[in-house]
Amino acid sequence: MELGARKLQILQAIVDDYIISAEPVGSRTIAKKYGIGISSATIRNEMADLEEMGYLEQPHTSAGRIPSDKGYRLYVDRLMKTRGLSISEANYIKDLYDKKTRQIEQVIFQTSKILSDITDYTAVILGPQLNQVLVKHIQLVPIGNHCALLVIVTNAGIIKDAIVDIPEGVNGDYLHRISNMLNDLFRDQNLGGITLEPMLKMQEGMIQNREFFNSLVDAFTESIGVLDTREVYLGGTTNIFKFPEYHDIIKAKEFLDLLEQKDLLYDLLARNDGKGVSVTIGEENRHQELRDYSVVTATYSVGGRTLGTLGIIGPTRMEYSKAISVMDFMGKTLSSYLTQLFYKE
Amino acid sequence: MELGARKLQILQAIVDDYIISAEPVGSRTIAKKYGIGISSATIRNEMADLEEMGYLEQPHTSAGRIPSDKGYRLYVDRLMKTRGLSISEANYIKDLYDKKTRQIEQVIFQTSKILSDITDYTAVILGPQLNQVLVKHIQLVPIGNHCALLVIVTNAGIIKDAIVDIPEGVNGDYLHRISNMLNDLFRDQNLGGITLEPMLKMQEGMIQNREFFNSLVDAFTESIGVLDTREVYLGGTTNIFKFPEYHDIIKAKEFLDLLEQKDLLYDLLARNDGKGVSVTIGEENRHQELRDYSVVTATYSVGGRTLGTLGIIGPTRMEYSKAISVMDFMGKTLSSYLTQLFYKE
DNA sequence: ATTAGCACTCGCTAAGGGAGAGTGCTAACA
DNA sequence: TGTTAGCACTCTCCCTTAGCGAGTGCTAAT
Repeated sequence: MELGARKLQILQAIVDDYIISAEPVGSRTIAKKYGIGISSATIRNEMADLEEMGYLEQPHTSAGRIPSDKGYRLYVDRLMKTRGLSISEANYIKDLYDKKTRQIEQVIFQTSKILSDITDYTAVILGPQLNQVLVKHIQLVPIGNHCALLVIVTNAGIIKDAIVDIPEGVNGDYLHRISNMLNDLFRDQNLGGITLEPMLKMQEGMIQNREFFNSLVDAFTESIGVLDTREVYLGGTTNIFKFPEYHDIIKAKEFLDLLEQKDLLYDLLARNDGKGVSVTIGEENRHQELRDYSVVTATYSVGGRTLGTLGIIGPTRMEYSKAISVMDFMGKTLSSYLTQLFYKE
Repeated sequence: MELGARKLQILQAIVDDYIISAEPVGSRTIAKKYGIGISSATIRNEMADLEEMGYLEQPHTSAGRIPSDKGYRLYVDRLMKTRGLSISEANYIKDLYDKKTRQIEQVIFQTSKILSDITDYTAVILGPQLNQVLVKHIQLVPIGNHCALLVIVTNAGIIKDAIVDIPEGVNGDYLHRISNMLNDLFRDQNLGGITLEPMLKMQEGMIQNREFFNSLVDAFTESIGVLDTREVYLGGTTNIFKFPEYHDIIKAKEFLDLLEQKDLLYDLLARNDGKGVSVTIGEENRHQELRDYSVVTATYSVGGRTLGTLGIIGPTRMEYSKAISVMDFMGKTLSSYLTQLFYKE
């Protein structure tokens, strides 16, 4: 069957209407509100065709139609009117970034808040990709009678720390020397490529303070491990309550449980290839748990290198046009903010 | 009116039953299940008395009774059978702590998970009290062409970092010198007592690199500010769905929104005076928003000094006995774990 | 003082019965 | 041949009604 211009027009009207109303759309509504100059009977015929072709669905016999995932896909790819951000929206975002936070974590956290505020969906952000990150400094800082903090600083502005036990007879100078050795071993190394071997070799050479070294190796391993785990930041987790289709307690709980599965979210976000905004609709999602939601992602980068991913999750009945504009804008804004932070001109 | 032994016995039975069933308790139920050897008619009379005295409430004329907040209070103070933790529960907790995490943040986060898992309520933990915390080390670590990371390490094992812009012509040696000056100024100072003054004085002395100093002062202020804000950790936020009285979407959303108000939670937790487990029931809460919930808190400490607070929030129909036992045990376990971490014997 | 008996209240649930929205089909029309 | 008006039909939603069950409070007997 042909997918003529009129059919497209009708599909567009249905999706537009359903996105706003969350109610099945009937032929009369289309005829009245979106006057295309044809009668509701004709529209009914076209709608039956569109359903047969898989673009529409009918919740029950005597209800209007709702778009199928395939319908949304067509809408996103060909029908949707792309709208840029309004000036006020763009200004709202820029104003918030003007607070000049200097802590990466804060910046990302704040971004998730902005995203969820503007879109009304739930924001999910994947923190900086750490296996492309270099160790810049390692130091043991004594903080109490018998313990020190192992501090590892990377060029992504991420720090991790762990507590190291210090036995009797180890003084500050000694810690300083060890710190220097660690620096010599690991500075400017890629985090992903770091192995424990040089450290174990160093440990062998040390006959005294074996206990201390064990503790140090543990702390080091743990820190590197944690650095390798990318953080997932969430914003607007309760936004889902704004949509009538999730007023059902079971569905709401399902969604909130979904957000607790960090590895799933990670997987979801890590899939963006860094080439612009990506939209995944309902069944298109790999994960069964996500088959009722749509996801829009974009990436952010520093100095041209992709570092992480922004995403929003909402019902398949999503305001794709707005979502895509916002994601595009936010990805670019965050990138330029971070770039500026790191390479101040 | 007298509050005789039999009335107490009946009140106890009602609270016990209601905590489990979440259904108003009738006189027949008491007579049957909690055979006290008196008839339901007598129990009805006693129940009417208890209601008049304010210990019970009746949702509607022909329903059973439910405990009032005053009733719960009496139950907690005088009636409840205190039960210690079961061996398996205690072992479960100990096993999890045996993983020996060396990162304070991780330890606290994990504690919140354990608390919410065991109790089925929502766990809220207030991070270490930082204004009693000393600065142990400050350093500027260069991490890129034109930026460095300002790293502040404290004896509580907390680190904060912020990015500092570096203008042309400032080299590593210079940063090193500045780091040393900062250390001389602030090392071993109490975080709460730190002012910017010495730093501004230092800034005055510097004629060159004014821009760099502005950036540094900003970063410093921001870091100290963030360090002063105590983190609130949450665990089991969706546990509330387990209780039938919160199957109502409005109430569920109300609760989840409550958890987003960090300052309220902070206030709630900061109120524990450090002398054991504290129970606040419904209306007893200062905050209007909390009047439908009960809160049980305990503190944790390192080397005898109280550092922070653990809490759980749940319906007033809470398993107080279990909750109190668990909180008591967790407070002590966390304290001893942290103490051991800091002062390894 | 306690208890059996009983009338009464109230919430819950299921059943019935429009009202309304929307469809699909048929027949007339341009 | 494509379009449209008309109409019977379907299905959901909501309101009302009725009956059931749990539980109470009162009264009178023990």
